Amino acid sequence: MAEQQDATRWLTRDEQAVWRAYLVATNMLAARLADDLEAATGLTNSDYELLVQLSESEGRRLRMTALASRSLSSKSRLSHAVSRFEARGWVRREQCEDDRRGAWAVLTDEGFAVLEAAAPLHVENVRRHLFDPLSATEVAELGRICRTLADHLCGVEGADAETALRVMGGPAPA
Amino acid sequence: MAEQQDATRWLTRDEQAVWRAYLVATNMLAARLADDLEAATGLTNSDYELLVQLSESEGRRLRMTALASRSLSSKSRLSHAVSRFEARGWVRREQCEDDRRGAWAVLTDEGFAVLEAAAPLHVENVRRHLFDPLSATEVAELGRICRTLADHLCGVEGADAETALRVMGGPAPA
DNA sequence: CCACTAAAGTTGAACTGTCAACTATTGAAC
DNA sequence: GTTCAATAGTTGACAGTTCAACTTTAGTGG
Repeated sequence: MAEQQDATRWLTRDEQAVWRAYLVATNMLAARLADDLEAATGLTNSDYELLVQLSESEGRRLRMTALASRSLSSKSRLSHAVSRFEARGWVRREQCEDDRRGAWAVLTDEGFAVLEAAAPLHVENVRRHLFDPLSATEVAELGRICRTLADHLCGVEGADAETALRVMGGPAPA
Repeated sequence: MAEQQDATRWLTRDEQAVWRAYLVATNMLAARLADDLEAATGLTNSDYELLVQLSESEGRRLRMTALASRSLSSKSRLSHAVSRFEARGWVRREQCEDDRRGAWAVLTDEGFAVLEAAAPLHVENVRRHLFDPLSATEVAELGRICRTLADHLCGVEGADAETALRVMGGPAPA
């Protein structure tokens, strides 16, 4: 007990360098993609993510809870976001027949068109800033590493494993 | 021009899988670290980052602009954040002598104590969720990949290269 | 059928970050 | 030395997120 304060497994010099590089790279990539997307289309990252999830779902619709978990979002956050989408005419809510507590978030044609217009640009940016700078080997390695990390995070106590697995095993791309 | 709409270099199936895994892993890791840190110490991720940058700087102080760029933050955001820190007694502002427009953000003893208490837990979590699940080879590979990506992002038109490089070459760990 | 717990979703308040406008000071041109 | 653009930093309004409280409906056990 007395040594507990020194039991911390501090990071080595190399580990610190990796951790810093990880933070810088992931933060800059996220910021860059978000800025470009927003500048070109007015969509935020999370807007885009929500529209993608809806567009890939059967009937371009999803229950609120399902959409929330697939987009790693809280119910509250989603509810507010869908309200904003409704105001812009991109999504409409529909009463769920089976479960009268439930609501569908339905992507409108207009919403789909917005996503369709944004997608090429966003994909191009992902390619340019993530895939182009890396060799095929590195891409494969990165994929393996990320899957390992995600699996580990899902398995850890406190994580919402069900949510995360649903995300991982989400619908196949169009 | 007519084919421009098809000139988009869409992602292959494998690339999509890597991209999804990347998003899930990075988002889950960030969320997990932020939640744990906040639950245990009441600090947000960006709170922690600011305190770390101050603690590692000479005299535990930094000019506002320098602190903003090292923490990948805007001046405005930083100004608000420092005001909140001041209210909690963790940081104080000091007038800069050389440049009377300028202000120092100075970490107080109380602020340093907060960071000192939080650091072991946070480092332990970084180790547990990032380093432990990976082999030494994978860690090295991840480091190389992140440095490549960060370098690339710094060199691209539109990026704030100066800011990012300063971050990369930031002060050596204590 | 009744009670009770859980789940689906919404809402409003508080908080954080962003944006544009603003003040004050510096450095440079002339 | 005056003018002017650039830099340092702050501020207030606004937008998105979180949190806790709430309503409504489902399921479950007696």
